[in-house]
Amino acid sequence: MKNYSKQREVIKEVLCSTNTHPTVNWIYSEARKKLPNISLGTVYRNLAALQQEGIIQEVAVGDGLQHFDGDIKEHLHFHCIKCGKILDCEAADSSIKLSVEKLLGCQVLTTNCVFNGVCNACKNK
Amino acid sequence: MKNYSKQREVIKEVLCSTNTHPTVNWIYSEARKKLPNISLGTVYRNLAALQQEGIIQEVAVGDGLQHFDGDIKEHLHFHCIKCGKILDCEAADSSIKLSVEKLLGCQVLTTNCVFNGVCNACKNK
DNA sequence: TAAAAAGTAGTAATCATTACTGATTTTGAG
DNA sequence: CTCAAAATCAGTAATGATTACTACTTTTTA
Repeated sequence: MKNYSKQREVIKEVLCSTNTHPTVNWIYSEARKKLPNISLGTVYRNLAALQQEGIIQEVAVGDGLQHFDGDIKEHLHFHCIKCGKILDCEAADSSIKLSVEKLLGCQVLTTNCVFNGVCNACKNK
Repeated sequence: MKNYSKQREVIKEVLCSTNTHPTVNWIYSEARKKLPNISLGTVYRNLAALQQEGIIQEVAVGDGLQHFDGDIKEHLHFHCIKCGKILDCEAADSSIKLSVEKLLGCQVLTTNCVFNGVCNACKNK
C-alpha cells in the first residue's frame, strides 16, 4: 500500500542519497535520470506525501523555494546567504522545544531552525 | 536620506503596530488605509530594503508566503499548522548560535527558528 | 535653481506551485 | 483468477506570489 509506486521510491532514494537539501527541481532532474518520463507534478505530490508521513522533512530558508531533507533526525541548519548552501549542524535543542511547549501551552511537532550567515568557504575569498 | 519617503514610514508603522507576523498582502491592505494609492510593488521593495538595513526581519515558516516581524530582538517563533497563526516565544538560544558558529566555522548573522505544531487554542476544540 | 538620483504607481512578466484530465497501474472482493 | 473501484501517473493548463519594467514625481545636491 504505502510507497508502492516506483516513482515514490526513486524520489525517496534521490533525496536520501544527498545531504545538500535540494530543491524540487533538482530532485526532479535527478529522478529523470532513473525514470525519464517522471513528471514534475508527481515529484511535488510525492514529496508532499512523504513529508505528511514523516519520512522526509522540509527546510524553509526563506529563499522562496522548497528544500527537502531526507534526514528526519532533529538537527539544525545553516544557510549561507552568499552561495545558498545549506549545511547540517548537530546541536541539542530539545530543551528549547520543551520550553516553547511549556511557555505557550502548545504541542510542537516539527522544528525548522535555520541560522543564516556566511559560510566558511565564502568567508575565505 | 534613509527612510525619507512617506511610504516607507507607513509600511514600517503598519508592521510595528502588530505582533501577528503579517504577510505582504496584509501589510499592503493596511498601508492602503493610510495611503490609498500605495502600490504593491512599493510594499515589496520597501520591505526588502528595511530587511536589508536590519530594521525588520523575515519569518520563513514554509507556507509559501513571506511573513515579516517588526521586532528584531532575537526570539523564536511558533507556527500553528491548523490556523496558521505565528506566535512569539522568548527563549535564549544564543548558546546554540555560538555552537553553530564554532562547529561550522561560519558567521551567523540572523536566525529563523520556527517550531511547528498545534497551538493552545486549536488544541481545545 | 536645475540636473542627477532615488522613489513611486501601475502594469506586465516570471516562475514556483497547484489543479486538472484522461490514461495506466494497483488493489481487493467475489 | 477477474474485473471494477481506487490510487497514481504524465502531461498540460491555471494560479498566485513575487519581480521587472516604464513613465512620472519627489528629493537631493552642487
